[in-house]
Amino acid sequence: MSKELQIFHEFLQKKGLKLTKPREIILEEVFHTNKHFNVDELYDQIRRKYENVSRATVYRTIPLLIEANLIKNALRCAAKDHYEHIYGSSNHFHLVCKKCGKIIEEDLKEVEEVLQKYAKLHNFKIEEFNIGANGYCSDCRKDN
Amino acid sequence: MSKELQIFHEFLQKKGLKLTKPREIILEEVFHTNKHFNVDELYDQIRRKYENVSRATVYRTIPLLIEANLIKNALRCAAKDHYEHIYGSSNHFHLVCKKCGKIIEEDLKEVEEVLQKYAKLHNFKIEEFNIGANGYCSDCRKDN
DNA sequence: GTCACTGCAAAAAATTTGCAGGCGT
DNA sequence: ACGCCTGCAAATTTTTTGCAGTGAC
Repeated sequence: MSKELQIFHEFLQKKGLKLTKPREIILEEVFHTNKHFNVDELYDQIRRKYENVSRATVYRTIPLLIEANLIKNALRCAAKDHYEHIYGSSNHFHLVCKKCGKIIEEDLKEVEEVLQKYAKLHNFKIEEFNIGANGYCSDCRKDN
Repeated sequence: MSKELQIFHEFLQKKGLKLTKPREIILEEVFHTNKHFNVDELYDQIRRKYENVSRATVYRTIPLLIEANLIKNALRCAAKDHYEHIYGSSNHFHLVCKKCGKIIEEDLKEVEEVLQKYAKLHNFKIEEFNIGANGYCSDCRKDN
């Protein structure tokens, strides 16, 4: 029994839920790849090997895996459905206030250098990168 | 005429496209907020002020704004439809290969320190942050 | 045996497309 | 005037839900 399955099993038990075959299959496939995935891709991948896991079950299992802390929304997604306007030059990263939405821009250079340093270690060629943080700006911190 | 509108206008001209009223309205609303948005939110916001911009037009304008480099997919989105499994500890950032999907994990500490340094300058309290890069891993660079 | 879970199909929501007229250049 | 653009409504695609039978505990 893989470590992930163990974690999932425990999580389900704690919530009075059951470890079923479809859930096992889904978990296994999730951990079988290192790529980001969406429901469609995951479903296809499962369908290539097994017959009987429905899309609905995949949709229903994903929130459980998130709650169990086994998967999360992809970090560097091309967030298909969220956008932000580009603000001044692109050589900045953003500190976005969760309360008032204010965006503070700061210089990217130093952060980028660190990133590139690590990329170089792996002979990895960075084409794009994103850096950003959410939290509370000085004004909104007072209110919390 | 705002700077953004100017950029958009130029972009459209260069492509033989036209600056129409709906496109102007959409652009204006995009830059009217600092928050991330999705089509629905943008559409509602427009509808609160104007009568005649259809959802379809919003959907059709967004790719243009992206191509014009005026908006981009949100940095820190909760990518509603992309997931990744959680891999070892979370104190890593990822270098994701665009070709083979391989994920290289690297230590976050140094990057985080830089981020925190800038946050401190603004008395900003970071609650969450994401860092990641796409590009080509050493294996896949050979093929390009 | 109980109650959560499943697949299926239908429903709802989100996105894309075709079309006939309207409008920027 | 030309041809891109628009709104609308229909089509498609994506996600959620209801239900009756099935299976984990």
